[in-house]
Amino acid sequence: MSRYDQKHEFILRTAARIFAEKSYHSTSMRDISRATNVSLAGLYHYCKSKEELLFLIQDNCFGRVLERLEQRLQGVEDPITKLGIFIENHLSFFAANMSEMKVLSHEAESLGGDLYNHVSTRKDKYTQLARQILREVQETQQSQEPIDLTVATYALFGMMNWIYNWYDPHGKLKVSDLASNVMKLFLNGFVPNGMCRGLPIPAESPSVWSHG
Amino acid sequence: MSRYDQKHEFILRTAARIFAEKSYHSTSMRDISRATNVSLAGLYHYCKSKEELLFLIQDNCFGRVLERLEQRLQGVEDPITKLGIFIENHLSFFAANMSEMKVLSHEAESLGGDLYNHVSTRKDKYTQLARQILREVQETQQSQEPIDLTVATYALFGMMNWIYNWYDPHGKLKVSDLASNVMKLFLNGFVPNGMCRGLPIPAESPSVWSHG
DNA sequence: CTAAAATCCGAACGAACGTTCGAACTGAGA
DNA sequence: TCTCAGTTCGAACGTTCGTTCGGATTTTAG
Repeated sequence: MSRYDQKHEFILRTAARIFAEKSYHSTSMRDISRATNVSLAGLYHYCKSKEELLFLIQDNCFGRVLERLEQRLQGVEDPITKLGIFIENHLSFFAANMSEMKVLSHEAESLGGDLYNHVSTRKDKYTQLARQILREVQETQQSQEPIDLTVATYALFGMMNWIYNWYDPHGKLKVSDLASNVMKLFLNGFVPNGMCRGLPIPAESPSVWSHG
Repeated sequence: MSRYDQKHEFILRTAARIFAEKSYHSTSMRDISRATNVSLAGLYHYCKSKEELLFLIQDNCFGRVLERLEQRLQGVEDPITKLGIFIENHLSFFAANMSEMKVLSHEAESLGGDLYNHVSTRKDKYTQLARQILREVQETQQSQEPIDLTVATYALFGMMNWIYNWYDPHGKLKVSDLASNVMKLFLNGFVPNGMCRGLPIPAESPSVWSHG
């Protein structure tokens, strides 16, 4: 790998770290310059704009998750196994690349135009893949009141993508434990022995809540 | 309510809408001025800084969720019922105040200093309350391998707070359906009849993933 | 009507932003 | 040693940012 590519990667990694720390829009090119010890002008030898930095971080990151996932799913038929692989793949990559994945999750709307569309298309495919796996899982079961597939899909992503708000990869809870807990929780619920189906959801007048 | 307070509220609501649309840091006071038809200088008659706007949005919003929750939880003993109330309260408020709640969730780290600490303390209390309810739910059951309480708590918040990324309060899916689906999903899982407990979580070498 | 108080805003401030440019370095091949 | 492409950066550009200030306008109270 050339000297250029090495420095290019180093700048991307550093930028991802700072974007994750203080968000894209409040990070200045001067911040990145300071953290990399590359002069402000020098940065533009390695990228054509600040927005391209964000795009490259998101796109590289997504590409690696997807590539790895496809490898791991090859030849697997059982839907539950597929779901396990999907969850483990997502969470372990997230934990090992917290900054990049936080930037991918949290700065989803910070790109505009074609760059946004490019990442967004990839994200849609990823979402549809998850949804398809969940559909297959659901079809192997027969339930009288199945969970709405859209809710389930986004609830799963919510569970997984929220971890940048609390999870410490170097803490007590290992990634494998995190993944198995999320898998169990999603599949069988917090209280697996389904004793309590009558759910006490009170109806509520929206007028109490909304602004007007 | 005085003329001043009305306009003050109007500015807060408008600011929340724009913060939700294009994020706090890339919203300018000029954007808010344009959207409210209040001159740039005029805005500072109603707030002392842009940061105070963000704080007031977050703090008001949180205060209302908490106040309503405490009312609704009064006298309730059954842990499962408590959990149902908690989830419905959170989701219905979220759906009815999407902008404010998105700002509360997504701009959690955009405040600094005392303002951040103030909101953060409230958030911790809210989290601990959820955790306590989950602990009570868990204690009414006896499971050989209970779900980790921290994972469960943040997974629940992940499910619920992620909705600003996909849920349309005016779409087909009613809030009550959303809430009951989330409740069922969290309690009993995506596949309630617990047939598949042996989870195929493959171990993975971290070195494949991490940057170094 | 008058005066004081509340509300509003045009214009400008200094600071920070993303980006550019031309010149100065550096190291490898001839 | 000389050359030239690749790399680096100080300095500056034009723009936008949050905020302020003095005065104009409107509302309120006596």
